[in-house]
Amino acid sequence: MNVRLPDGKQVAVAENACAADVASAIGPGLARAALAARVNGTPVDLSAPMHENDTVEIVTFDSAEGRSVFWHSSSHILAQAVQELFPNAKFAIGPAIESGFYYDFDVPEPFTPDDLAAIEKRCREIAGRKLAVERRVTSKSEARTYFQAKNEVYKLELLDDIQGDPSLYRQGEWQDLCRGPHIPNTGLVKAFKVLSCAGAYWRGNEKNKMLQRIYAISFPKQSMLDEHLRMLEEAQKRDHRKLGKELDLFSFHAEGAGFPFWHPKGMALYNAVSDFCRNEHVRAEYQEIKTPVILNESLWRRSGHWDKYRENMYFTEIDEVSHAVKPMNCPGGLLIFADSPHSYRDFPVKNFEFGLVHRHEKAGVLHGLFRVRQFTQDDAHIFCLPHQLEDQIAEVIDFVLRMYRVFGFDDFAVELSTRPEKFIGTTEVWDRAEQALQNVLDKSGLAYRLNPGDGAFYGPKIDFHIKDCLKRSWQCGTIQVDFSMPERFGLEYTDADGAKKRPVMIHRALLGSMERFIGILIEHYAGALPLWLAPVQAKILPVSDKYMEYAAAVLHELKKAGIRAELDARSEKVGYKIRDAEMKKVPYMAVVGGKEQDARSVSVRKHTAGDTGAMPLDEFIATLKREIEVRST
RNA sequence: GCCGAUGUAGCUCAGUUGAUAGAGCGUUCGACUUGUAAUCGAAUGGUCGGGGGUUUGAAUCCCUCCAUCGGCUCCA
Repeated sequence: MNVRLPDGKQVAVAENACAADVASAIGPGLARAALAARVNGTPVDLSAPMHENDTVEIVTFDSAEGRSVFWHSSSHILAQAVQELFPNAKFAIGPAIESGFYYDFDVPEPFTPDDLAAIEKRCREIAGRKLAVERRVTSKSEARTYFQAKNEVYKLELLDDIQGDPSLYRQGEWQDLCRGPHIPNTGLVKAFKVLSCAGAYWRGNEKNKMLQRIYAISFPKQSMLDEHLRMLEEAQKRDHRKLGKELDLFSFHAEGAGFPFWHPKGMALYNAVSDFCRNEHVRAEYQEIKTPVILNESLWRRSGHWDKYRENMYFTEIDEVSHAVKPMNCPGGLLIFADSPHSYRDFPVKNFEFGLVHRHEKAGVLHGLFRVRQFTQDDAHIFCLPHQLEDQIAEVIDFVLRMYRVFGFDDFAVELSTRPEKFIGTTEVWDRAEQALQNVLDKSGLAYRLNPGDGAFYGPKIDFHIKDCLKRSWQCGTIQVDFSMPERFGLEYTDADGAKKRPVMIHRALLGSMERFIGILIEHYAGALPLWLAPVQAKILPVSDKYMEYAAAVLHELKKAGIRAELDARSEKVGYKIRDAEMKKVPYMAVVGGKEQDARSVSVRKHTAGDTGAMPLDEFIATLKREIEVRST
């Protein structure tokens, strides 16, 4: 019979051929690399039987799907290893993740580092046994009997949710409930590494029992594992917490967990970002406002925060009256809007605020600048007429993307989050708001993911996520549509017909949290920030003490030109000063000695690029100013 | 908040089975006057995260609190 390949070519195979035979028919290399197959779009095992005219795609480790199959199969090996070493362990779930896989176990005692080492060793042994992996479709009752006999309570629970006949995968003595597909043989896994172990709630619900989750990764070649571990090590060097310390940007102290302290160099970076951000808002016709950090509790009751957000808020007392430290800027912004009457001609009203907010985050979730308890949002509240809503949302989307591009980001994910369990307002109003966001997104052509139930308590939102150096995704920008707050605060305007009407409100932040965004910037550039953002833009390195006077003059000229410059006045060799400046990732170094003094020039060295030769001082300054001006990344 | 791990000098880290706490870098001083990724010498520096306990004796063993790290839950 004939089967079809993705490129349209036909391949002749035997009548009883399986997917593996198709791979062999294409070539021996592919046959060796084959892990699974996709037949007419459905993922299947290599042992799956073929039919006339099937479209067959052979899946290898080179594709995301192939890696997923490989890692999913590896998680079975991990589970088997744990069962062999800990016969009483109960098995929950073990999926592939973006890089690697995990398996959750219910064990009486958490695994120790020694346990993990033993498990890793046993995984390699099981792979080495080259066990065939076999799929068997069974009935629910038979599967239930099997798992009941083993007292696998989690598998029984999973079984209840499965539609149709469940499939089991067996390798040697061990078998697991699984949809598949899987690799044909455990021997394909040549390298195995247990990465970490952590507690994880069954089904992700903190009311459920906490299980032990083992994270691991595997590869078809040892060299690939070595490379992966090297990459991980490199990624850790970009960690903004490490770089923040090395570059003296910010610090954290036990005296205030989750409250960042900005050092002078960090503040220079912070201001470079916020100055730019402020200017862009002015250009986009926003007006800047500033609202108080502490406000009467009654305000927070009116806004709904007291009902829906209290557990994240800090409270304090002033003259025996309860006040709250603001976790969001909107109620303050609403008071400003409501402070004066509005005409329909005024809209849209776009009020921007660098809003300093405090949120009580659980102790275990704090994470450098990415998850703090105090942060500044580049927040704005746009009040508009109902018919302006979609245009305003579209304008904000353009604004966000424009900002991200300037900072050098083009890899981010967009999410549309809908009504959560805790919400204010009516479902009808929510549906309208969700529809507006979705319409604009669909028109924009941006790819986005639906995230049901993850909206803010007052409205649905579009979120923009950027990934950190270890591929963890962090939310930055957000656009939220809100019909409820205007209602609660009795906002109104006079329409053309003289009637009082209710405006619509958009809450939005572009960078999100200045702190988080700066953390992501640091990781994105591995600390070597583009010139316009660099805390120290140029460092002057005199060759000896004899040229200190000229060096000081150069410093003065640079500062006069608005360039953030420093002079290394230590009595050291120039190599030493260069090494130091290179490690601090200073973009430009200006070496000055006798030649430069005589010619009123500097010898320019660029970070990582090395010596680029002498240049008149004026030209050097002009070059830097130009580069800063265009914000080159 | 939950599970696990970690906490030694400003930084990075040693510290064997409990017995007076170490290195490199940094800092300070001195010498050198330096030409593109580390000049030499000396000095300085720690109630071993806090508190409590066991012990003749604790960085080391136990309890507890705090912070940090990896996750879970939650979120910008």
